[in-house]
Amino acid sequence: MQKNLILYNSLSNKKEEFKPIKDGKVGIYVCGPTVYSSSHMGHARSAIVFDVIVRFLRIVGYEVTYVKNFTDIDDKIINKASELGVDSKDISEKFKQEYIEDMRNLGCIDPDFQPCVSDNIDGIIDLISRIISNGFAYESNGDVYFQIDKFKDYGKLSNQSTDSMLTNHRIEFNPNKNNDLDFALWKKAKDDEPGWESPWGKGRPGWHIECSVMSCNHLGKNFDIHGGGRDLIFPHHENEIAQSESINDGCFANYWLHNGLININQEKMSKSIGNIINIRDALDKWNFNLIRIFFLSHHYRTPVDLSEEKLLEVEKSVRKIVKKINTQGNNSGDKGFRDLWKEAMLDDFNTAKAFGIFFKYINEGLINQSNIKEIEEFEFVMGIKGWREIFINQKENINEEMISEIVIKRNNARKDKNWKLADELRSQAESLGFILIDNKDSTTWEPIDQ
RNA sequence: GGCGGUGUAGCCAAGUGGUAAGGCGACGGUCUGCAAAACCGUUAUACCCCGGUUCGAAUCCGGGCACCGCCUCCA
Repeated sequence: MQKNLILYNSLSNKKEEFKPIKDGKVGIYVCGPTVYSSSHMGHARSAIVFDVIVRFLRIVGYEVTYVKNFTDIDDKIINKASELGVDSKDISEKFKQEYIEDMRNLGCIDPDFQPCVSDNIDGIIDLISRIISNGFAYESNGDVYFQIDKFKDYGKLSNQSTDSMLTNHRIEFNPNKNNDLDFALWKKAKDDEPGWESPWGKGRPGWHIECSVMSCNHLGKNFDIHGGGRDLIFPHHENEIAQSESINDGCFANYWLHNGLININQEKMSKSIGNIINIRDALDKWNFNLIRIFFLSHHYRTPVDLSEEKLLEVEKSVRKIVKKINTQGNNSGDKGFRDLWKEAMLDDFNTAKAFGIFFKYINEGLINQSNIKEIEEFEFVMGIKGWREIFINQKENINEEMISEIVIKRNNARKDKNWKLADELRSQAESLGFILIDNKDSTTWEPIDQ
């Protein structure tokens, strides 16, 4: 069946056939977090999406190098540190470790490389120097700016013309800049700020430059896929392109993939609204498999509305499907499943369609324990693990003696056809948090779903 | 204002030229003393609106409308 991989390239705004630079190999760079606070569900979605993309690329035979950076030097980190009166390194280190843990708890495979800005200062200084000597940047009062009017392709990713950008009133006037749209490659450090010595004095890298350096370090100056959230298209990715291509003869990443953002109860998730959901809080409440299935039931490019209700829906449908897989017999397996879901994935990583196919095949009894290998392959790509056992072993913390007492009493009442008492005992059980199930010749019980 | 995206059943969501996947919910039935679960069945002549192309369009083209995002830090 092996069809070609098609993906939507933000650079052309079209679906394109994927052609790797080197046969059988894929280099992918995904923008990681700025580590100044706990990571949230937006990070989770992006991480899960690219995790599945990498897993899928591997399973169809590509040798993938997956790089995700940490931006551990940034104004927000510095501000947070000074607010708390601690070293900015303490902040970045703490949240970096948290992020790594969160990602693992979400079932994401570690990227092959997770470089930090602070380990790449020399490379950054070197790159900036080369951009300056190529005539695309200038030093001004200890800052270094990229001169966007020197780069004729500026705006090609976000489809913005520089003229229209200049009419934007939100750009702040900065006397050090030649042009309001120029952006910082290097920022002069104030006395109390962390900084590194450079040809332009003590300072720190601007945002954007680190990704140009670190992607090139691990993947080369021209690599296959660059990913990140939609919100990074401008200015971050636009500026990365400008920096990198200004010294690399117009070559950088070939395909740009952007995942959609999330809303919470129909509202944008943002600090000002105060509706940010941290990954840790979500994981306290929901099994990571449910979170993954929720996100993967949507196409990665569309915005997603996250709510308690939606997660509950996922839980219900998963509960049913799990029961089916675990109880259904050994029907003859249907080999169509593997080809169908992979075909869906080959078309711009359509996980939503793949899950639709998965549910359908299970519901129709076409895959079950006898096709466990096929199920496991699907599970591996989607990164869902142990989800078939989520709903087992929930019987702890329940007083079994009390329950069997109620069951015995009720069964006696039923024998006497005392339905009123039997019903009372049933509601008594329910108020204690479990439900009685009358089978042919026995009564069992289960905890009531929360 | 510029750029991009989205608009498919009560809700969520696939579907980019061949006659509407899947999930949740709802309804009817089987089973049950009653339930629960399970199973069977029903649930969009129809894809924001108006034109056009085509034998044929949710899918392509033109024109509207609505919502959202980005354009300042953001996954």
